Amino acid sequence: MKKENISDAVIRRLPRYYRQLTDLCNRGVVRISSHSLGQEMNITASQIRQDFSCFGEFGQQGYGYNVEELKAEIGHILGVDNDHHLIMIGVGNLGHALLQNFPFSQSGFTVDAAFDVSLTVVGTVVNHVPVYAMSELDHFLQEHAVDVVVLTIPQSVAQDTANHLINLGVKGFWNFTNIELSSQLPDVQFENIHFADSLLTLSYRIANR
Amino acid sequence: MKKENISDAVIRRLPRYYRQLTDLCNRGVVRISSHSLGQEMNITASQIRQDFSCFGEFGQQGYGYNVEELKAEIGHILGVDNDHHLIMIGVGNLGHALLQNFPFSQSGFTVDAAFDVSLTVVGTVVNHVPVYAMSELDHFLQEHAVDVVVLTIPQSVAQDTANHLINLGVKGFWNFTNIELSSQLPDVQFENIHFADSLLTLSYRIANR
DNA sequence: TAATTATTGAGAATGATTTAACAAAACAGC
DNA sequence: GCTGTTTTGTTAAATCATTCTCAATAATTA
Repeated sequence: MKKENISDAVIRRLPRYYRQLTDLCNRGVVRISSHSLGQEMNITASQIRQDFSCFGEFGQQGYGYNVEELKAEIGHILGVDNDHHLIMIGVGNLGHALLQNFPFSQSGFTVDAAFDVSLTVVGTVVNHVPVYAMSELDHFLQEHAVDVVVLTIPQSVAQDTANHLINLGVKGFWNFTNIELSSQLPDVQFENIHFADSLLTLSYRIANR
Repeated sequence: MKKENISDAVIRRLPRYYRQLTDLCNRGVVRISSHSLGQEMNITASQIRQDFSCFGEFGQQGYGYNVEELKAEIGHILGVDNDHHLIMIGVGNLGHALLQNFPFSQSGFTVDAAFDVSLTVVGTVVNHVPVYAMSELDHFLQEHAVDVVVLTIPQSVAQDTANHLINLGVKGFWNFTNIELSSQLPDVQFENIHFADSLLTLSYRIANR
C-alpha cells in the first residue's frame, strides 16, 4: 500500500538498498528474497518488506524480488535517472578529491562547473570540469539550471555563501562545511556531511564498548 | 537518572550539541536554558533535557546550564580528552584533503602515520604526518597502539584490508570507501561515511519536495 | 525575607518505528 | 492438475523515541 508521507528513516535506507542491489547485480544474482537480502544487509526481512511497501509492490509471492528490476525501481524512486545538474563552490583539497574521484554520474548528476576565489585554480579544468572565478557565479546561475550546489568552502563564508545562493534560487545544497546550514524557506534542501560528528561518534563507541 | 543503554539516536546528537556549545563558548555566552538551546538548534527543550539526563545532571533549576561546563561534560562523554591515536591508509586526493584540512586534534585524535602503495607519496610528509609504504604497516602496528584506522583506499581492496587490520587487533575504523564494512567481532567499531548515500537522499528530496 | 519567576529532571502519555504473524498468492515437484 | 513449500504484502503487536506535564528547586525581585 503506497504511503503519502515517507519517514526519513526509510529514505535514508533506500541508498543502502540501492548499493546492495547494485552489488548483487554485478555478482550476477537474478532473484532474491527479503529474507536473504536481510541476511546480507543485517536487517530484518520484515523491515525490508515494510520499506518497499511504502512505494509499491515490487515482489512476487513464492519467488521474491527480481534484482535488476528492484534496483531500477529504487533507483527511480531516488531519482538517479533524473539528470540533475550540479556545480561546486570551493576547489581546495576536498573539492579536488570529489571532482576527481566521486562518481557523480552514477547518482544521476552532471557537474557543469566549479568556482573558486584562488587565482591558482581559476582557469584550470579538473576532470573535465572547468573552474571559474567567483565573480562569474551570478551570471552562470542566470544562464544555467542548477539543482544542487556542493559547498566545499571554508566554514567562515559558508552561511553567507548559502544565503546568497538561496536568493539566486538554488534549492539544493550538499554541504561539507562543519556548520549546520539551514534556511527558513521550506523548499530548500540541505544535506550536511559532518566529518567531525562521525568521528566523534566513533570516539564515543570506542570509549564505551 | 543515568541510563545503562544509550540509544544510537542520542549518541548521534551529542556531537551536534558539542558543536553548538563550542560556538556558544566562542560567542562568550555563559549560561543557556534548554529552551533557548533548543531554539538555536531547532529541537525541543524536552529532547535536550531528556538526552542530557541519560548521562547525569548537568543543569540547575531556575538557572539552566553553564555553557563551558556543559561543553566539557559532553566532550568528556564523547571522549575528546582521551588522546586517541590514528593512522590513515590511502593517501590519494581524499586522504590528502583530510590530512591537510581536518582538525583531528579538536576531536582528541593524533595522526601518527599514513600508508600508501604509491611510490610517489611514500616518503613524503603531509602536514607533519609521514607517509610510509604498505609493507611497513604490520611492523608499525606491532610497535604502536592504534585506536582508529582511516580507510581512504579504493573500494576493491577495502574489505581485505579491513580484515587484515582486524586480525592485527585494530578495533576502530573510519571508513570512506563506498562499501558497508563489517566484522563478526562485536568489539570492532565501524563508522562509515557514504558520500553517495548522502547525495542520493538529497536527490530524493529534490524530486519529491 | 517573602513572593514571583525560571528552569530542571523525572515520569506519563503520545507518537513513530520496528518486528512478528498470517492470509493470500505464486512457484516447484510429482 | 494437485500438494506442499516459499514468499510476499498487510495488519497487529511490541518496542523505541519524543513530547508533555509537573513537582521540586534555585534564582531574582520587591
